[in-house]
Formats: sequence, C-alpha cells, structure tokens
Amino acid sequence: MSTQQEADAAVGIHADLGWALTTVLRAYGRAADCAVADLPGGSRGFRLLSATAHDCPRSQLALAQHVGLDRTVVTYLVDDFVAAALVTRQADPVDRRTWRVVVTDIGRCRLEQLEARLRRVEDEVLRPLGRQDSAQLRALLRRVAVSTAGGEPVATSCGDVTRLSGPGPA
Amino acid sequence: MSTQQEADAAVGIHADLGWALTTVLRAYGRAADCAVADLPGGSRGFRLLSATAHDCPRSQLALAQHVGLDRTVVTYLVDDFVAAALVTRQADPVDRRTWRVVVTDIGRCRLEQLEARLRRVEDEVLRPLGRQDSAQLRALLRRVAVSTAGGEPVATSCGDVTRLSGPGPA
DNA sequence: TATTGTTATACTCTATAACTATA
DNA sequence: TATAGTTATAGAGTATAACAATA
Repeated sequence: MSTQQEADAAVGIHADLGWALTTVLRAYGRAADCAVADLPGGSRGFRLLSATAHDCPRSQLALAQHVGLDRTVVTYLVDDFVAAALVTRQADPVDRRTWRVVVTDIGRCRLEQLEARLRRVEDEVLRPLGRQDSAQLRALLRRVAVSTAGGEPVATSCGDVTRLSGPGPA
Repeated sequence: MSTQQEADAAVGIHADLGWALTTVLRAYGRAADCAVADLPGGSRGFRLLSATAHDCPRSQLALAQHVGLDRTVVTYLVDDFVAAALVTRQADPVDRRTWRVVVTDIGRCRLEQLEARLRRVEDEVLRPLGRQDSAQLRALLRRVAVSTAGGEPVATSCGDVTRLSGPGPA
C-alpha cells in the first residue's frame, strides 16, 4: 500500500502499485454504491434483489445464506422491498413457516435499471484505457475473479475473508 | 453488473465482465479492511496515519482536508492514536489554536506493519495471475488510477463521487 | 426439539451542530 | 468576526438475542 504523499506524488511518478489498485477500487466502489443508493439496503439490497430475481423463488433463509446476509437483515430488506412493491411474499404450500419471495415486474424493471447504471459506472471507470486495453484489463480481472470466487479463498491476516459467493457493488 | 445466478454460473462460463470487477474489488476491499481493522478508524485511520507520517507535521484541519475527512472525525481518530501512542499532539508555537500532529516511532512502526500487510493482501489477490500478467494488470490499473485521481473525476449517476485525493484500503 | 421468520435491544459509525479558545 | 479544535446529540446501519409459529 502507499502513503498519502506518495499518492499525491504518484500523479507525477506513478510508481506505487498498491495505490493504483486502491484508487480504482475506491473510485468504482463509491460510484457503485452511489448507483444503488436509492435501493433499500444499497449494495446489500442489490445483491438480495438480484438473487431473488434470478433464482426460482426461495425462502428468506435460503436467500440469506445464498447472499451471505443474516436472517434478520433479510427480513428488514424484504419488508422494504415489499413496501416498494419490488417483491411479494407468497405462502409456501409445503412449509407454512416460510415465505417464498417473488420479484414483481416492478422489481425486475428496477433491477434492470440498476444493472444498467452499474454497467455505466464500469465503463466510466475504465474509460481512460482505450477499447483494447480496457478489454485486456477486464480479461485479467476476470481471471483473478474466477480463481477468487471458485478456487481458494483469499488468505489474509484475519480469518473472515471467505470465499466470495457472488457479485455486488462495493 | 451481473446477477447472483450468473455469478455462480460464471465459474463455468466466465462471461460477465462487471462481475469480475466487482468480485476482485470486494475480495481486495474486504481483505484490506481486514488488514487494518485493528487500527483505530480502520481504513480511514490508515489514511490519516499515513498522511501524518509522511507529511511534515500539520494541523488537524489540514490533515482532515488532505485526506477528505471531517474535522470532528480527525479529533476522534487523533484521540485514539494518542491513546495508542501512535502520534503526539504538539503545540504550534505560532498559532495556539492548533495542534501539530506528529507520528511517534511506535506509530511509524505500526504504519510499516500495516503497509506490509496490505502489500501481502495485494500479492495474495493477484497471485492467480503469473508474475507477468500480474505486472500487466497492475500497469493497466495504474493507468486507470492516475487518470481517476489526477484527471477528471469519475462521472456517475449521482454527484458525490469526487476526485479521489489519495489511497486507502477499501 | 429444531427451524423459519419476526421483533426488540444495543452497539458502532458517522454526520451535524453547538460550544471554547484563540486569532 | 472568523477559525481550530472539542464536545454533545442524533441518526443510520448493523449485529445479537429473545420470541412466536410451525415442523
């Protein structure tokens, strides 16, 4: 990682490596957070809505485990989603303890809108590279991402960095 | 951006672009947060300590503006840093309203430790690429970072994504 | 007895504004 | 009157645990 001063200097020197990673990360992360800010729960809400929309209807617990959220959080988020008419809770005929969370047309529409926004954020972030280098960067990132998500979890100095199970801004 | 299901599928397909960016971002962001978690203020604390260590002593307000934090936050963080003996507050002879924040040896040592950890996180994240592709990715990221930090701010769907003035994990 | 979902509680961050002391 | 720093208050977000209904 770099220092603040190095970062400032880097505009002239461009020497530090970690600084680049961090800067891009933060730029994208912020913009992505921002893009989904008007959805209840922000980026976590986006992950949940995504999972809800693209999987066949599941219980809240299943959703929670799938996107790595606590049960209680999912309750709150689904409450908000229902209030915003993005999803509905439908009784599960076989297990009356659980709800099946189902996306509405409004929810699907909203999700597409958010996905479009996030695509735009990406393009914006990667704009400085040309078309070709942009593709190159994406390819390299994809390789990292695949092994990060599918292979070994990223080992770090503390234990809670688990294997990432999915996408989500920031 | 991608969907959860696509993300899962991507382990086989590797098709989605935004998913890669997001996954790497999150993996690194989490690990970096984690690496500095034991510092008061986490990533923000790191940024502040960095700035304090590598600049000549400055007032809290100057530091706040430099790293993009609120004055009050800096007060809290410096309090914590002082308690942890990472910095000292020294009276400014020319303006008795202000403090000069000065890093201690302990603080400098701690900072180096954190920087080492963050370097390790980077290496870990980029390990899947070989040495060469890793360098390639870093070069591309650096180009993006330079224009992000030095050039135009990243345009997004909302207004608060400002020009990034420095580094900092996550 | 275990599990799904809900509710209640508390805790951490952060942001805002009021306050003091100096300039 | 304006500025540097501090303190107080409140709010959002999150985590934990207790609870009700069902299996």
